[in-house]
Amino acid sequence: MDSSLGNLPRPTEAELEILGVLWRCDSATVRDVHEQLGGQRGTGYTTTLKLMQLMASKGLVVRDESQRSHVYRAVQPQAAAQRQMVGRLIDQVFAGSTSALVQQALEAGSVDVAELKEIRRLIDARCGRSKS
Amino acid sequence: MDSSLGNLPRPTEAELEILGVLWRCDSATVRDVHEQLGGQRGTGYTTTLKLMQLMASKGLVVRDESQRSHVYRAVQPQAAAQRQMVGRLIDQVFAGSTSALVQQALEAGSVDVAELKEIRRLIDARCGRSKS
DNA sequence: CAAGAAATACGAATTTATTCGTATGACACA
DNA sequence: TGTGTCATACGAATAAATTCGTATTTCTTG
Repeated sequence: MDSSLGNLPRPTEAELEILGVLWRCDSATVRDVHEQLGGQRGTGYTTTLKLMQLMASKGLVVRDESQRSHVYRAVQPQAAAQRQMVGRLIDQVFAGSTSALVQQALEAGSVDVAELKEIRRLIDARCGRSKS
Repeated sequence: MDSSLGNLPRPTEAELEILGVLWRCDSATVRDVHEQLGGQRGTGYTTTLKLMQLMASKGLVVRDESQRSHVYRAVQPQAAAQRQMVGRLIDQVFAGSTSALVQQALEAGSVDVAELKEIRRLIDARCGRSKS
């Protein structure tokens, strides 16, 4: 049990799917998570269980064991985890350039106009909007 | 040898460091790569060699074997690989929301004003700048 | 040509991630 | 209370990523 309060390890791909459910639901049992992952994941119940047990031992989640079905919760808030992961990508893949990231993000998928406006709003909120 | 032209596998972390060098240098020998990685990676020469050989068998790189020191080159251009990876992050971690990605990217590290302006320029180039 | 330097090939150990089967304990209720 | 259901615990198999050592080949140059 690595319960040092320090830095959490980077979630793996499978762990990320589980965290996705926990973030949406705030807290959930293994059964809840497994069912919400549904067919998305072609794996058995005990696989989800084992994964969540490992996540607990890594410190990615905590669980309340007072009930027969343990209730799990993500330790790191979604935004913090997202921030960490996108920061990692910026460093490792974009050599520290946030604008390069944004550029490729815009080209990666189809971004609709509402999204673009929202992004612009975020920029303006940082920039102080008057200057060209 | 998986030389099907189809989709390339996602580069691992160690592979990404090597690709970083290959993208900067266009092409390079194992020795070149190993030295440019320098102390950043505390590993031996044959580790870098093996990694690059595996990358070749996966199709991530090609090599010219006409010289004694083989010359390697990334198959996928940097921008394409970046696009793929940021797209993946948007799907897996940001539930498809590009603006959520940008928001966390802005908060992840310190982004200087020049970067912000560059990002705004990218948005405007997509948006058609007049509308609020 | 012989010896050393340098490059590739490749087997193998280690670690991590993922998966599942089985054992065992809890609970409900007919 | 006996039985079926559902939960956790946990050992173990498999696959992938990373690392290195050693063997073999190739080049250089004295």
